[in-house]
Amino acid sequence: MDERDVRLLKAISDLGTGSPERLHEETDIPVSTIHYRLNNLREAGVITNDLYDIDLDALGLDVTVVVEVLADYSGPYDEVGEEILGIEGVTQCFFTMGETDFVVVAHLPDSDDVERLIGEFEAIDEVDRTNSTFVINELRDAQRALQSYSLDTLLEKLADGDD
Amino acid sequence: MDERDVRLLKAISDLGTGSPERLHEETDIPVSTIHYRLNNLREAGVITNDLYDIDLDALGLDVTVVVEVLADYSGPYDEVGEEILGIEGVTQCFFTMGETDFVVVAHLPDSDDVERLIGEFEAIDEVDRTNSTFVINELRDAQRALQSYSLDTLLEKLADGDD
DNA sequence: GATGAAATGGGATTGGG
DNA sequence: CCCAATCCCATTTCATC
Repeated sequence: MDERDVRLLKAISDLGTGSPERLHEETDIPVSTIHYRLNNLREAGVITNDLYDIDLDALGLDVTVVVEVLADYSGPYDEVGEEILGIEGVTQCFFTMGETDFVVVAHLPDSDDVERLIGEFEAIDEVDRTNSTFVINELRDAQRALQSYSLDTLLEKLADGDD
Repeated sequence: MDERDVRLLKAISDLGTGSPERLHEETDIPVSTIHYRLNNLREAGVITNDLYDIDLDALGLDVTVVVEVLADYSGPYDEVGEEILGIEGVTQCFFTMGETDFVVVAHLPDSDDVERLIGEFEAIDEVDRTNSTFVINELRDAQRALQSYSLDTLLEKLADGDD
């Protein structure tokens, strides 16, 4: 895992494409080298399929934290939401009902980084309190959510015989 | 959104590929029809990019719930974990430290379905209690987590100048 | 190991029925 | 909606650095 690998994976995430040509445009890495690198990343288990799902564990973002955020906002919630989304490592953010205002999932490079994360949360004016939970094991990640449903259920719930 | 659309999206999720040919093998839908359908789904905003990220909201799985699960397990936690993963709609499952044992994120077709979900949780022997939170708005979903990081941070944290 | 050039073949894409 | 023709681009190979 060197600089070029990281650039490549970041470009895939940013562009939302796996096209070697487009990745070349973005990264200036020669097309044949992109092939070469991608093959290695596949063998290393970092990239898992045609859709370039990235295994964050294998990548090195192997610390996962769930953070409940309690905020006191006078304006619209999106403003606080925007600030939260600006924090590095925040991979998901839910605005929720009930006592907690936001539930956040973050993927971090190491446990030391949790400190930085929480610090950034608390630095937001509207944030009153946070409540962090370490994840011991991510039994299922969010990739391709439809897998959790049987075809029958999906058909029953989503198909309406018309487009 | 009819049966074929659903089959197609399910096949994409299951196979982890967007290749029209492989999707044809799986679904028996003619290759050119797959194109036709995929284009429509793109225009409808259900499919968003080359990597076939699916917008669950646009699809109709527009109810999101975060469930904390407290369990009392004598055996290994994976056994309870497996049972949880078997429940339809569970898109993420974290085994966590602290009071709560599992944090689950589920995407459901409607709010009525929450009842079914919670019921299935409580039907698991080892599950003592659940604590559900409705999501009002999913400010960021989990797709392509690297986007949340700047290139600089990723390079600093993950690149080690060597493969 | 990385990269450029060059060839190929497979499959994505499109237009017409 | 789908067949069949088209064409593009991903992929591979090989030589060179």
